[in-house]
Amino acid sequence: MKWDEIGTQTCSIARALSEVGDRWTLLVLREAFLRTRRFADFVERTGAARNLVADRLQKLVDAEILERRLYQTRPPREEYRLTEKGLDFYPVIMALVRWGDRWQDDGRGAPIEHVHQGCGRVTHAVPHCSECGEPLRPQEVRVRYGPALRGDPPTNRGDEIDRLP
Amino acid sequence: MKWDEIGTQTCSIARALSEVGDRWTLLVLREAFLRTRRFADFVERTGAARNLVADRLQKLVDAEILERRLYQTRPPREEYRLTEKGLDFYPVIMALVRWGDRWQDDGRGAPIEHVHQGCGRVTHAVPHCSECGEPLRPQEVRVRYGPALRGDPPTNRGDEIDRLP
DNA sequence: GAGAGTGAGTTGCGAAATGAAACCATGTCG
DNA sequence: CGACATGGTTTCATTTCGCAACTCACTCTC
Repeated sequence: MKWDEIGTQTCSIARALSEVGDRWTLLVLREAFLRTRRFADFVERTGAARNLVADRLQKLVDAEILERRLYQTRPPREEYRLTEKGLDFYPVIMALVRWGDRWQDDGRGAPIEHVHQGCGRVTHAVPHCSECGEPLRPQEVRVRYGPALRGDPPTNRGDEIDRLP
Repeated sequence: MKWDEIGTQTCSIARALSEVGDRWTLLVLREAFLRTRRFADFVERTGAARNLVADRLQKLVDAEILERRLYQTRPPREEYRLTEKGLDFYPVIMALVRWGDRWQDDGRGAPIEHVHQGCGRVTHAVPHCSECGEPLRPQEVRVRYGPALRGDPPTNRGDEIDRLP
């Protein structure tokens, strides 16, 4: 299967990845959340080649994750800003940061700290249940095939289907 | 910059992506969380080519995100299971699922539903502040350079540094 | 014990994507 | 006018992908 057919899988992750699942795309999005907005800054701070940055920015604009906005008229200059859809990607970024901080720490501590304005402390994101508000642990979540998949639930070989390690 | 130098960036996301930032790697991880454990199932359900699945599984094992475990001796068969590090990637997966469900819905509803055993309801993950427990909104989080970056904080061109759209 | 079957990969090769550097277009400033 | 600055394209050698075919170890059936 080619990558551009991935979005046709009946899977939320596959469809999400078809828009943002590219290596450089995710780095570009990281920068967007760090308030980077201009082409040259994206190039410099992601470390990607100019043509790739141009391509990825365009794709993100097409996907309505970023929007190009004029911020001065003389000379005309545009910047890339997160749309609502883009802003809503925040949980993924925060989750990645948290995982990187925990498991790829080089001993010097976190490169970036997030300060929650609400309580004033250095924070990281913890996933909570949208319904009861309790923290979500993978072992406490069971998977069920939803409306879009009823009828052809894929099955695994082997028997121990529904238990994580 | 080539992709395999990305992990040297002083950035949690870059380092995280150097291990899991590949398109297929993320789909393989999705399957791991859906309790897929065997080579043939990974191939079938991700839709990736066999050699790529073999390569990505090996890299995930090297990164100690999955481990290969013997589950029967005659014939010798091994399965891939999430390690603690792998399990800790759960928030990223849940965040991706949530984003995909919200923004790439094709009108048929979510392909997969997650049922929280704690409260019995269909849930999705909401990021909360690790310190005060309140939901985290990107606009309420300020970024600060941490221990590993003090001294050379990168700056953006333009002035409006610390505000999201 | 010959032959088929199964699971888990490896190999080979044409097509596509990437990385680096050079080039271009537009507009401002002195 | 010519020098900068910004924001890209173009070109082209190098990598990586995607697919099919092949291998290898083992078991099961006849």
